Amino acid sequence: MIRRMVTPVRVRATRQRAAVSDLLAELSDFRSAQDIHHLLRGQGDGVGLSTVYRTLQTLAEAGEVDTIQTAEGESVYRKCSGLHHHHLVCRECGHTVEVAGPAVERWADRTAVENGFTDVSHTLEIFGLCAECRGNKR
Amino acid sequence: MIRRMVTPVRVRATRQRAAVSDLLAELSDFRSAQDIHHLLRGQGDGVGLSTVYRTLQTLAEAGEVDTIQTAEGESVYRKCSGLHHHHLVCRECGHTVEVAGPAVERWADRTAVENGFTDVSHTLEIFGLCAECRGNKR
DNA sequence: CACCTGATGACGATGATTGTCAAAACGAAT
DNA sequence: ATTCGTTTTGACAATCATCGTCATCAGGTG
Repeated sequence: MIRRMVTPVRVRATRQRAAVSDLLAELSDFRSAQDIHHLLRGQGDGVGLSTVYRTLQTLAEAGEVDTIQTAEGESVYRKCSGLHHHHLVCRECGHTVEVAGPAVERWADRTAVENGFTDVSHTLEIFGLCAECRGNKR
Repeated sequence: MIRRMVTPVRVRATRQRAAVSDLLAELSDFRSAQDIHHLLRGQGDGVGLSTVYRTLQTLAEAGEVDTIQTAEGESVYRKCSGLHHHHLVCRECGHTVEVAGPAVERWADRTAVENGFTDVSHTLEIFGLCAECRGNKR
């Protein structure tokens, strides 16, 4: 028996993945998986919660989205530029600004190496109150 | 009727708090609340899990211990120096080194201010493989 | 069109963390 | 040492985000 030629499909394009990806493209702030699930449901594009989690995880692994954890330990996601960068996040409204700090990267790597560490990575996020939110509190 | 003079007690000294605090003093790595609970139980100082959580939370708020979250979202605690510093943590064994980066602090604050943010704070942790763990993998 | 396989989603399971509340322990004053 | 108001404790239930399961669905390719 002759076996069919197998061309493994890497990632399949589905309505659900497109919906999640499109929604992320419109948002500029970090959102939780549950947020995204509700937003999608709200706009009629029903997507299962499991699927939202899986999709976000896949996108994060592929480097398509960045993920950080809130102070409460909830994971939040955001579509970002592919370059290495960090985030300046408003504690109040979630407004996010990408920031780059080449000097910091170098410092982190150097510090790790000096202490005998290899395979170095780091997390750096800055939190604060954005100008708008401060205004609203006046 | 004359009311007793009330001298509000701030924090009460208990066997449980001492046990958690003493254990943390002996450890040099970040440990989860559940870890600590098991360790205490193992050495005979039974302390309820709820109490361990509450105590760690209290200590963290008081600045007595530092807390960070693992990649899996679990909170881990460690007794640290009071000074502001960051951590270089081994992904494999949890071995931790305190590191200070005054330049990084300044950079973070400056960046935030330049973007109109106030009440700035930041998180910065470096992860890697320590020399010993790398040796074991050879 | 048919088939293979990855993808979906409803639902149950997990696991860390928090809430509840009666009972126990502190500590200040007696 | 005893009393008494308050704080703590701890067993247990309740939450809540996230993951696992698995029968069913649907891209994509031949």
